[in-house]
Amino acid sequence: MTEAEIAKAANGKPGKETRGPGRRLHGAIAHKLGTDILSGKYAPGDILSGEVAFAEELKVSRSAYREAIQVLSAKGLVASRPKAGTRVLPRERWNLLDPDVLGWAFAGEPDVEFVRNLFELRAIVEPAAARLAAQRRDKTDLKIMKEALSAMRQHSLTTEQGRAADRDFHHAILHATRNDALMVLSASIGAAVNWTTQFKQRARALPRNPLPDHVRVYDAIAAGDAEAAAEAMNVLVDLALEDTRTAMQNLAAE
Amino acid sequence: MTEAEIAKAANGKPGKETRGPGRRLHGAIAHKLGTDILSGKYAPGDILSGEVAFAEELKVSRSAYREAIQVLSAKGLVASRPKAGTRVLPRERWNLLDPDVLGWAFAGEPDVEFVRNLFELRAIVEPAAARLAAQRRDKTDLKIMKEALSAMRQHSLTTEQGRAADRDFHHAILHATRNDALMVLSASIGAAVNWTTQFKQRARALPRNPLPDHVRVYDAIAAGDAEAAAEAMNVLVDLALEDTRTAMQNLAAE
DNA sequence: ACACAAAATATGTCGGAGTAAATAGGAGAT
DNA sequence: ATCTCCTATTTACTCCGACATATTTTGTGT
Repeated sequence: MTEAEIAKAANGKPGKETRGPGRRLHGAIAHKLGTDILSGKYAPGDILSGEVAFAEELKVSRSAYREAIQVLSAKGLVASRPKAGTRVLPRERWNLLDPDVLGWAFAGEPDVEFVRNLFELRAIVEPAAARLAAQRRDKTDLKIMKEALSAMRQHSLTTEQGRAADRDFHHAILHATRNDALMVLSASIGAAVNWTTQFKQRARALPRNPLPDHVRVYDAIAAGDAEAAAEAMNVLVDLALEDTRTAMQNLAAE
Repeated sequence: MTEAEIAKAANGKPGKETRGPGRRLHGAIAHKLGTDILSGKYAPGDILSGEVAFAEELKVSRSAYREAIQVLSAKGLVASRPKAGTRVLPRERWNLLDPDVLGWAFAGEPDVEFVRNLFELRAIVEPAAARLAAQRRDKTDLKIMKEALSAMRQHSLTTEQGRAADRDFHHAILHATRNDALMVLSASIGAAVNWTTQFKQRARALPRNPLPDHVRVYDAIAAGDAEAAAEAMNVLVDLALEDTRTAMQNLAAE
């Protein structure tokens, strides 16, 4: 996001975007700084220019700039101390699973290694979640999953609607675990899945039809077969990982 | 935290606490509001008093109050809109794995159900992490684990030093996975473990000596035996969960 | 070379004024 | 009486300028 766009966000920008961190001015600043940090423009240990200087550079008031810094600080990206300035924290302090931070990470060209890590997390969490979901799901959960599946049948994963249905399906599984701590991982996993499908598309490595795998997971959960659900999800995640790996190689070969 | 304490944070409070959200004024406000929200004093859907009114009530400026709200907003606890006010978001929007949010959750009497959920997440993540750690650890990782184990041998889990050593051990395992996404879960799991040991102590259900279980995990990781490491960690987590369950029952029986 | 004190500087806090946005309420038309 | 549109109010959002506070740096003295 350029400085001009930030200044524009201050005025009434009739852009079509309905939500996101770009609506309010301090949110736009946080978005810009967040993406700059995640993209490596500001590296850990770097010290940002002083409040007055940076705020003036961005053509915003010091108040708005400070509120943006508070947001970044709340997500562990930066820390400020009097006289010492505001410095970018080491990467291990970043709340990488924060939805906004993930969004900033995927705003630019995401680090391939980080995507691999997210997939590894997914491969750990989702089969276990499917196991719990098979034990705890109720009719409403199954209904939502069924609707998501039929939506996936209608729209391809190349469309935003299709990807949304995919996210809905996985979210429904996590919801069925009745575990808040697991559910918050939905955003992380959803982001990884969403980006990956777009990625594979760009790499012209159209993925195999993932629907049958999803149906197998659904059937096991609906039947209440915990082990079968975990195993089916395992297969699904492994295949997705494999597809992503080959897509990455294709893209690297260009 | 009372209003007086917030006002005190504005002046030079020579308190011994070296870090934490209580040092700066807006951090103290965020801490107060955060704990109040996590404790249920403000329920999801509730609308906070207006900026001017609430800031005056807390005897702080609107700037400081607003910066605190930005922090809470960044963690998904609240959302503000002109005319509508600032309202507490539904619980599923909260970033429950955020270190600060976890701290606020454990500041009061934590929800038993939430603790159970954190343990469930731990039971999923840690064995898998131990498996990866056994494959990827290097000498430095093993050295840190060994030091943490000897520290656990010296200090009991009833001391803060002992609990710190326990946290260090588990953190070292997650670090050895070389997976950023897994590492950020360290804070969550560490918080749960830390609180649980204190909890069991309060319930006068002194836990069995956890050291042998930890040693078994270490041996398997040092040997590079992935499956044995996962299995040993499985045992460790299961035993901890069992201890916690009985401790909770003891406390509920009072 | 070291210890302590003073100055410099950046963040932190404050109070007030004005702007923009969303809801509530009323005027008008159907 | 119901609905639509407009107006008005309320609230958060932004900006500004000033002062306070904390930390680093510099300087001074021993």
